[in-house]
Amino acid sequence: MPNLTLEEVAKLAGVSSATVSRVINNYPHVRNNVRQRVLEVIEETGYQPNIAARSLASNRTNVIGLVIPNSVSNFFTDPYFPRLTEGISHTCNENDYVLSLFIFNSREIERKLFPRVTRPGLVDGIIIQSTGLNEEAISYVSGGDIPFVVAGRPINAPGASFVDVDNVSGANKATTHLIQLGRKRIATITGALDTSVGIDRLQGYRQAINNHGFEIDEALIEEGNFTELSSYYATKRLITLNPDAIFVASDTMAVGVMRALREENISVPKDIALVGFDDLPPAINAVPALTTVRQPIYRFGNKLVEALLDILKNGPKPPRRIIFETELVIRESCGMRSPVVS
Amino acid sequence: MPNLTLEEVAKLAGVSSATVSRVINNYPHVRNNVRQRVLEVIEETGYQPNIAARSLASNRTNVIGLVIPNSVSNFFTDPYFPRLTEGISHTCNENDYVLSLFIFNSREIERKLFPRVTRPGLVDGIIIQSTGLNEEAISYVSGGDIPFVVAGRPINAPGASFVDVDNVSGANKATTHLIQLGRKRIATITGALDTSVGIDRLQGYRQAINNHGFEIDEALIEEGNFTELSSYYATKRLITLNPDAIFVASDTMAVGVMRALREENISVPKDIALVGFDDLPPAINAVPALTTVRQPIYRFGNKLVEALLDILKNGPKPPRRIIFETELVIRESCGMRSPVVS
DNA sequence: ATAAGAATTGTAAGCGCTTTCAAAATTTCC
DNA sequence: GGAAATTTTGAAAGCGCTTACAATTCTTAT
Repeated sequence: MPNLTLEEVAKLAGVSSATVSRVINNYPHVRNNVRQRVLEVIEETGYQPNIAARSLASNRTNVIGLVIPNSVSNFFTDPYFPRLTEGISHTCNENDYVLSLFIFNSREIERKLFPRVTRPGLVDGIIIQSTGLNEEAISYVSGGDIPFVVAGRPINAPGASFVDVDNVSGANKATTHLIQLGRKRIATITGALDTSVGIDRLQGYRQAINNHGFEIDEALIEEGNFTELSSYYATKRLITLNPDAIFVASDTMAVGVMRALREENISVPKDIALVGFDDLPPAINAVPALTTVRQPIYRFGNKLVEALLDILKNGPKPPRRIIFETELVIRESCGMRSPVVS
Repeated sequence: MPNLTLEEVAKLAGVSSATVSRVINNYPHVRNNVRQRVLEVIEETGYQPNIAARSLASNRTNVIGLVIPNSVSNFFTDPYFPRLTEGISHTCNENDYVLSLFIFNSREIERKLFPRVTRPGLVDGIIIQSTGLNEEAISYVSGGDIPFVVAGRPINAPGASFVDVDNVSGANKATTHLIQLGRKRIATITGALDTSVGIDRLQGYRQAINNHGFEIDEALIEEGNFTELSSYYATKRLITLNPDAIFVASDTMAVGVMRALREENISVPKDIALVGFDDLPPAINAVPALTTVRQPIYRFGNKLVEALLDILKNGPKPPRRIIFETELVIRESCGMRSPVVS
């Protein structure tokens, strides 16, 4: 069966193509028996509307673009992103939108290809991952007239809509927990400090220590970059300072910490208590199981899409700012519960 | 600056819209100074062609769809897929194609949404992940007239083009290596046995053992499903049988094996030698580092796109069958080299 | 110079839909 | 029963591009 056109379906149903269009798009003002007749023809013929033609005529594509700037180097290595993508994709599906993926692996490719993302007739709106400091990628869209939402609070994009989690409070919870367990020399391994996530989680750490009347020992703050390797080396450096606890800014990095500690025969949580951030499989499957700060990644993805669709419908003003709360998940690595295994 | 149209650009450049179209699409037969003039106007005005209009007129969308059927349950948990996606996305970028992602999280959603993927004017071709046995998802496209390539050898789709790695030979290499190291009771934890990957890797294991004149002990074959948890439990069952080596059908599962063994205080590789499959970060970062079979996942992604573009250009016949070789990467977990750390 | 041939450009007909506007059919109300 | 109000339908004009095909301009060879 060849691809029919609206016209042909209309002819078969004995109506005009306008009516068929109305039926397909669920418009009111079509008599019931007419609607039925048209639906039957569509059913019989397996007619599928041409998406390009629809986009051209209606000036909507029903496509959402997910843009990952080149500076997001851990998109393919951190399990955070698959989970996020899952949430995004699912919500797109539910709302009959198609998700297009624009991943820029290098600055040159980004420079060259970004303008194409905003070509008319390609996507209705964009979800763009926040990157940090200058947010170069966001600058490509923030001037234009294509609606967008940022995943994570952008550092340098005042009027932008975004979805984020309360990283400060999350990190605060984690650190406070370690303090309450009586740990005295609490170190932290930060995320990349040119990102809002990295900055906020460090701030939460500082806040917790200050709030409890302790001094911050800057030597106990090691900068990581969200990769497993960065925290591995950071840990090797840290252990010379005899910390008795570490708050790590992501679960992925916590795995690196554990590896380093295991190599040095330092016991978790006996010698060093550990708290991570994210609550992803690496945390749950670690030995000992990782105490961590849970953020609702999947719902984060949902919300990104919902916020964007809201903007598509009701305009970009005022900017949407959605912030999720976090939750401390206590497992074994903080020493509150004893490990179930030797 | 509002979005111009071809017509307006043409007027500004003092030519017809056909000429502008030719310039944009790099057609020959445009005088050099005319081409220059048009390019200048485009540069000045920031004109971007409307993609929907182009698709409608040219009957090509320059979009490739990546379809993940609902039965691929580990898309969001196995680091294999991000790597694959990276290869696919990159090659799309290079060829000026846009990548759209269709992830079906449930059978109902798949049933409902799959027909939409094949709507005319949406994508030019499809990459679809092989799932196993009945390959229900593939059946949706194999009848139609939309070109597609399968990622992984499909079990029940005779004429289909696909890209795969030689899993049989890879598993054979892994197992043979264990045999050559003198291991006698070599167990295996398989992938899901309703997938070609799972089946092939098991077959490679059998082949290796047979080729060396040993008997296969069916009790030493445990079925997993590519998840970390499945291999964790499989290992718990296996250790009662005192194996001295395990070939695990994926690195992700190897992590589960290691966790189980650590809990039981069984030493790798002293007590049990371990070889995985994939060569992904979990393998490299494990303690001890995992010996594994490397497959070129990123290039696998490249090739999927290239094969599809080839089909788009030259037609689907004959079916493309591309099979990558694998490579054994020897690290510490097989006991050939001593671990670098205690 | 001039005709034939080649290269370049323009004209205009779609591509398959949505959507406005007006016409036709139906319902409502007195 | 008929005018008015309302609902339903159709005609037709685009949406912004590509692409035959025809028309024009430029080369080249005589």
